[in-house]
Amino acid sequence: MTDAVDRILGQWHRERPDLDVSPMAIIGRMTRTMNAAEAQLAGTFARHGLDSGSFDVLATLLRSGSPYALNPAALASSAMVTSSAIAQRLNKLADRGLVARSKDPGDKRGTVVTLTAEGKALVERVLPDHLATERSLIAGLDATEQEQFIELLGRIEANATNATNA
Amino acid sequence: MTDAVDRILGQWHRERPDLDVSPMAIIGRMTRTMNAAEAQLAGTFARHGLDSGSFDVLATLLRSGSPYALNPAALASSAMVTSSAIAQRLNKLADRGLVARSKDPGDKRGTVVTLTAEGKALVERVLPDHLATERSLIAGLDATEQEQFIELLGRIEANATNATNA
DNA sequence: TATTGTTATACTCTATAACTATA
DNA sequence: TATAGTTATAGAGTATAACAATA
Repeated sequence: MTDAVDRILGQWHRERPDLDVSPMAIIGRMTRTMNAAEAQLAGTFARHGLDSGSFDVLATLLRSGSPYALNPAALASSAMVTSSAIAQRLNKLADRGLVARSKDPGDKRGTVVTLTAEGKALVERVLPDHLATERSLIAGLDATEQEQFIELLGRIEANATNATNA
Repeated sequence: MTDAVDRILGQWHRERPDLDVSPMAIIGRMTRTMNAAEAQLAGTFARHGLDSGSFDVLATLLRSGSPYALNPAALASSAMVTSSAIAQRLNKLADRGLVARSKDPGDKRGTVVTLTAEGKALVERVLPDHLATERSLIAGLDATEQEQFIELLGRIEANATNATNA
């Protein structure tokens, strides 16, 4: 069975038989799989009026536990984006009444971001749907295969993070 | 050994023991791995003055074989973006003299996009570096593991593409 | 002076829709 | 009328840098 990646590899093999393009088989399929998976996840968020960045902030607050309060720096670190990106996500969420900002009593430079009742209710509604979408994506793998997949993924991540080719 | 995803799962387990958040272990790590891998790939392109969209166009033309000529519709289909997105990628590449547009003699509505000598030389310079980066990413997997990984990836992609939860 | 956070600004990438030319 | 392609416009998301308030 051939797919689009196989056809691309075939083209390379014909044009550049001198090159070993086998790494493209993996990286190309990872890219395609992630794109398709992200589209599914985004669809779930959209059905609840959210995007993945907004959901990420709400979910980070929820899983931090009562009183569902974190500062922007913690949210930025968790999301691996700049504090500016978080500030603008928070603006959108605050406009919709899903989070509230208040002064940190301990350090008046600081801000405390809190999940409002409405924001908590929304993220609690989205969460089961989101998990169902994720579950449907990996439904083709049994428990052993999931372990295997995580293990192999971890080795790729290690190489991607160690920046051995930076 | 625990990583950021393990810590997130631990938070969910404490806050919402009623939910099975195990799918996050896979999807979360896939997302993180792809982000890190894409940063590596982007770094290689940037060292040659390119971004991934521009490289994709040049590489698609190169692997199509001599005379390295395709129309915008074929490029859009290969890249899975709109013809408008391709037109703007082509504007940038044409401004730099890496591709040239000409009228299709057979259908004067059509455009033929050709790799210039300069564009061909550039993509031929980038290609080995790009492959080296990809190879370094999967260096932790032997041939059998690479096959396994592709197989498991394929099952996820099938579920993501069949849109069973659209 | 250093730090926390926000905003002002700009950049990249993309899609939708309007438009041109040809079939 | 339909099709190929481009451009005009707008939107999303982000980062860099300037700024305000506090430590």
